[in-house]
Amino acid sequence: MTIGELAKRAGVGVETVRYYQRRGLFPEPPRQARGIREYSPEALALLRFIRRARGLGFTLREVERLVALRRRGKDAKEVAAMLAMKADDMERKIREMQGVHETLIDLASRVEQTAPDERWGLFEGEEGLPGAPSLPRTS
Amino acid sequence: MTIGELAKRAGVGVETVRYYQRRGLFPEPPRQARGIREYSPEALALLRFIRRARGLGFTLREVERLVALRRRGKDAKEVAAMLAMKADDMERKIREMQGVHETLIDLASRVEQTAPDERWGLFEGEEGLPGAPSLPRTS
DNA sequence: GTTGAGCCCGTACCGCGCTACGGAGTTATC
DNA sequence: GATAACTCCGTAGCGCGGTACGGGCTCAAC
Repeated sequence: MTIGELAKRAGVGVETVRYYQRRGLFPEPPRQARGIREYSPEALALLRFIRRARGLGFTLREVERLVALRRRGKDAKEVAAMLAMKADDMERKIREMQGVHETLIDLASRVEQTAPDERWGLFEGEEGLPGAPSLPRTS
Repeated sequence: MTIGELAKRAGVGVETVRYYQRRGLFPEPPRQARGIREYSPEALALLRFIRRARGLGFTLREVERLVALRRRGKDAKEVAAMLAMKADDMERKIREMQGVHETLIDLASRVEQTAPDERWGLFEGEEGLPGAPSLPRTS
């Protein structure tokens, strides 16, 4: 399999594969003639695994860890722990967002029923602030 | 008020204020002697408003819009609409994350009860994938 | 008189995960 | 034999929201 085929089958871009390789996340495969990378079906499985882990919210740094665990079998406990930790993270974030969500709904309903003079006074809580913990990435 | 005082009172760094100014999000105030910026209490209120909006999940680009609406009073409808849209965004993201959360919990419980050979086969769903919509920012 | 704090400015850098660019080589198609 | 499609490589750029750096000025305290 060439890099193009691999990428297409895994649903990523060629550049992404090369990027993962540079990061050391994904091993450099053997080369065919003319230096062309030759990928095995196992490489495809690994790449899909990586994308799956990304989809579950793991950062590339964490994925590296998972890949290492995967490579040397065993260690179900560590994997389970990583999954559980990520689940906890996600739960925290979900709760935070639920709080902000409520505030948004509340403000939206009140902003139209408030006199223009006082309108901006509504924005005086402190939901989500200060900076660090609850301004993680707006995206 | 100097920039240092302003920043401290709003709970941000001096560099952040300068940054907002450069972005045009926050107006350049008049200067005192020696080119020192002189901020009014209104400037402080505006800065707090900006941080509040950030805390509610608005991007700086969106905050610019809100600031413009705030400046020329009126337009409660538009503000309400922005709040409602942001609430919807957040609801979507919350739901996505709840799905991923469930999957994580599920995997965590199963990974330890699966034989090493089949363990990695558990990671073959497609939660969160493909790439674009549900790999937004891992952070 | 020198230390320190605070201000000024422009520019560079961070983390994250890609994505794109430019130039060069090879192979298959017309 | 030229056009397109693929590969190779290294390096640069994007979007987001800041954060830091280095050099220079002024002012008050000691």
